[in-house]
Amino acid sequence: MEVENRYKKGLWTEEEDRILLDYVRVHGRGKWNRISKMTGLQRCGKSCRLRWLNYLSPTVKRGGFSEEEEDLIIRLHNLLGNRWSLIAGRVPGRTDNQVKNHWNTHLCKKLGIKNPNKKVVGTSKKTHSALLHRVEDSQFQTLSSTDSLDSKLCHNGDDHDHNKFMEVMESENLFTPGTAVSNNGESQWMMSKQYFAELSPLFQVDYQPILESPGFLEFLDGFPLDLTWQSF
DNA sequence: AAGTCAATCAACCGCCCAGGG
DNA sequence: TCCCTGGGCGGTTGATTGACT
Repeated sequence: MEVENRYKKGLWTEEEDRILLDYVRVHGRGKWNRISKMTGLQRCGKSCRLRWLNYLSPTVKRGGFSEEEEDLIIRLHNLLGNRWSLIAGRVPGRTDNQVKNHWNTHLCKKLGIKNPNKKVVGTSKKTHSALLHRVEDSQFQTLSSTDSLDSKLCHNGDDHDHNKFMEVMESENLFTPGTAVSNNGESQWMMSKQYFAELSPLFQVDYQPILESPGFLEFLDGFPLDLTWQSF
């Protein structure tokens, strides 16, 4: 209780900003919980971190969103759902908080989404794995159309994983026709892999490199705006 | 000018995870 | 193995601001 009352809440003052900036200049980022002890700033570590990341950091871009930024956010949101930090990672200078706020206040209205606060599939822990694989699919979409399905499956060059993957896919009958969701020739594959990902934790991937990989934005350009995660 | 309401967005909350002791 | 701490995330809140009456 005493700890809770020790820290100030609410908007930051210029003086508080100056203290935090000075601290980061001298000690660098991190160890946010030490700031109140070392500087006397009556703010908890979390508050300091957030203030730095969302406002004081020189990499943060202020001002309104451009049309290009909005377009990118919409496409990324279609693909990733409410994964704000990931989306923000692809929008230079913007924080997850900025992107989230802009989505909820402007873009939802623009797109005619009535309940912006409704949780979307892909946000929950349960579907996290599935989301990973949907992003991972993007890598395959950038391959030429002549590539065989087999070579796409063997994406990481690991035959063992590939064999396990094929085993599960076949045993779960995940190649069943009739699950296509768009005219895109690759959509059958996307669906299948999504189902697979729901069922198996076999293929844990770090998707940040995928988001940063060459060709990802090009893939995004070809991703239908109306094809959302929820529609699967 | 004063009051009301809605929009905006900075900040907080609660939860989770990873790493270290 | 357990606990603690730091850091990160998405959802939510609430103070501020501006439009409207």
